[in-house]
Amino acid sequence: MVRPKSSEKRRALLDAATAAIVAHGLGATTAGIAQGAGVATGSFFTYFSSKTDLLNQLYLELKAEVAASSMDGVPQGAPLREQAYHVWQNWMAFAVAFPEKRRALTHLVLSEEITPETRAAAQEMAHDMLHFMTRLRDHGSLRDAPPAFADSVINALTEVTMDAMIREPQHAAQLCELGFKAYWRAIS
Amino acid sequence: MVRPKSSEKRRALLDAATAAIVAHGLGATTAGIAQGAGVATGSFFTYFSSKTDLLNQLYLELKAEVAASSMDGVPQGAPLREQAYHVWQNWMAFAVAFPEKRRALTHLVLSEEITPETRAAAQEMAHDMLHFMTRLRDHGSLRDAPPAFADSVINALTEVTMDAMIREPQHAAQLCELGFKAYWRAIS
Amino acid sequence: MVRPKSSEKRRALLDAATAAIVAHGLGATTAGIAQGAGVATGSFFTYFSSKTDLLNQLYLELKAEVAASSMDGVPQGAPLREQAYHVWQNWMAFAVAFPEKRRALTHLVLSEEITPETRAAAQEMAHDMLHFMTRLRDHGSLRDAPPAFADSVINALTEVTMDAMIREPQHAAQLCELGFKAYWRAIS
Amino acid sequence: MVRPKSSEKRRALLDAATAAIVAHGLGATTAGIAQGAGVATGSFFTYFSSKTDLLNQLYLELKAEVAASSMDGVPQGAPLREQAYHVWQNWMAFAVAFPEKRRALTHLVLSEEITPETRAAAQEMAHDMLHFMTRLRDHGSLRDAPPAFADSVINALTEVTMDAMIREPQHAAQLCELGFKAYWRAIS
DNA sequence: TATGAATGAGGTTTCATTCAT
DNA sequence: AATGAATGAAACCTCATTCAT
Repeated sequence: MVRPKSSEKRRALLDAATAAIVAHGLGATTAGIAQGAGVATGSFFTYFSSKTDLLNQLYLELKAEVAASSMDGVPQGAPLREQAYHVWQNWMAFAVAFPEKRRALTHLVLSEEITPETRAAAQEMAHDMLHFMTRLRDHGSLRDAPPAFADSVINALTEVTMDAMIREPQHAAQLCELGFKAYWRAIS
Repeated sequence: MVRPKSSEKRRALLDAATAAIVAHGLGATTAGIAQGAGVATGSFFTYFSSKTDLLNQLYLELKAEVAASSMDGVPQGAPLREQAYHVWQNWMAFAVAFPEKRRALTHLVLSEEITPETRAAAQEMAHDMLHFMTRLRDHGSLRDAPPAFADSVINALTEVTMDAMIREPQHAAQLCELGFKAYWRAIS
Repeated sequence: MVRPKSSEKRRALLDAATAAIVAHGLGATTAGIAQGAGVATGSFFTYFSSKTDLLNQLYLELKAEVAASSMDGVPQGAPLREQAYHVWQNWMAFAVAFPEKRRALTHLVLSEEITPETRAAAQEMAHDMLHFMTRLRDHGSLRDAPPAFADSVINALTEVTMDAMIREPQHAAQLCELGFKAYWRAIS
Repeated sequence: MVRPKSSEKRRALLDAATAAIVAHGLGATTAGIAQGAGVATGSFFTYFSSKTDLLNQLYLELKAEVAASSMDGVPQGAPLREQAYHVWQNWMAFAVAFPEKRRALTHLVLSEEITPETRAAAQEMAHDMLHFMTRLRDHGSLRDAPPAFADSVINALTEVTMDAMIREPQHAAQLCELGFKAYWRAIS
């Protein structure tokens, strides 16, 4: 009948929001985001009911994207270390390919505007990854640590390596390697 | 030297800002901070030239505080691992004693309002700690990694352990121990 | 004549506008009215050139409806009081049957959006009723009052009685009677 | 110490709001009202927490003012009709002196923004007037009518006469007289 | 110096109206 | 003709900063 709500514009808005958050933090303005997406200020609100809504949806999307890409092509039968290395490389590839998405997520994670419901939904979407993490944890010396602790150790080393790879792209390969080794030692 | 001996109100404002940032992120209002400090809104600006100024000074203060407390009473002659464990415990003690300060710092680190100059000055104030870190790094398998990478690995594991200890105070002692071991393995 | 035979949608929009004005005052939105009428937002503007236009047309319609129904079946030859009572009952019946229309009119009458032209046209449509009013007025003690004053005295008592009947339907008959008596005394 | 919240400005805002409502209905803008009062847009909100708040306070004020002025100097011992005429004249004097206040009230009364609490408070403030009304009602043929009906009959005739007096100031005295007579007949 | 009212730019959101389909 | 997404001008309200007292 008429122009349907173009998912292209939704995408553009989400992408523009990512860029705006990287540039201006969570203070990024709805007008700025709309402009970045090439739409009118009012159109922001035909795709998202409020700025908070956009923030929550973006958070969810980014989390889902990270989770999905991380489990891509993991060799199921292989030794655990090899599987872990594969996941690690997936993470690093994502980080290098979409540095902005990671930066934006860093802000979103800290925001009081992200609801507990959204956070829970994000957990849910990362189901496979979390399952893999559990196996990893149960295999090493963090076996007896509180699960959340082991998870965040893993996560922290990942983040740190990603940051370093983005900061010094010329050493990316070496950092990927070094990072994984430190990571494997830490959780072994 | 540097700061004029800060009046009581300056202190109150800095403390109130810490609390406000934890509660509302960097969107905390100057009026709210002033109220939290028990002073008039206008007085904020007799102690800080702008909100950005307050943010920068707070960042500097918190960084300095962390650095100073971390090197407190380190047994200079002892084996490196023992010294490292001492530093580790200092960190954990600080984190447990002042969880708000850490939370506030997390926000400040991400802010575009913190100038490069401020960040450089913070580095400067952490001189001793950085020197110790260098020794630590050069001793293990991160010897050949870019210095910034090693530092952030160390930092990340520290942060993660602090978080866990604050989240689950009943396991604080165990987590402190487990965290240090993972950390030591990672950088060895 | 005048209006082209109004389509079903025009009717629906007018009715939905009546309901929306009762619910939200003149701030009722065009989109809301369209939704209430079961048509698309854009369709509003194929039937009315603007919101102001709709408001004016609705005003005219409601005024006309009141006027028409009031003169329905008046016994021409009967004594004046009897005729007046008949009119009075017509009014009351209308008010009880369509309370929303009266409420909406209350808002419209006050609106700056209703043009003098529209108001004049409404007068015109109420020709018969006004004529009857004139006879009534000239018969009693308001004979020498400015015509507009007498009219509004009559109108005010009518309105007030309608309101009361709607507010307390269980006393409708008594109120209709009492109201008419007060009214007749006032203009006698 | 400092500039106290000047009640002069509050007054100016309330008065400007009255004028703005007469001119533009309840759609009058906060910026417009502020400008009319000669203050900055932001200052509106140091005196009223929201537009709705202003509307409610204005409603209350105007109602109180009407009520107070109406009972001014009523000859307590005199015959009821004489007392009633005195009240009547007070009303008319108020209406002629402050036509804008009446017009604004007409809008406010219809607004969905005026809370039941505010309406109740207004009733409370009009205590003396309501008591007098009760006596009046109990004296005539509306004795057995629902109280709200009698009140609104009285109110309606008052309003109508006020309107006429404002519309045709040259006949003010005659209209005041005629109106009272119609009124007295209606409630007798 | 301390106070808090005053200021007005700017942020989020609404909504009458237009226009692509 | 019908649809509803697109538009952008306001509207309401917030807040860093200034300034009268």
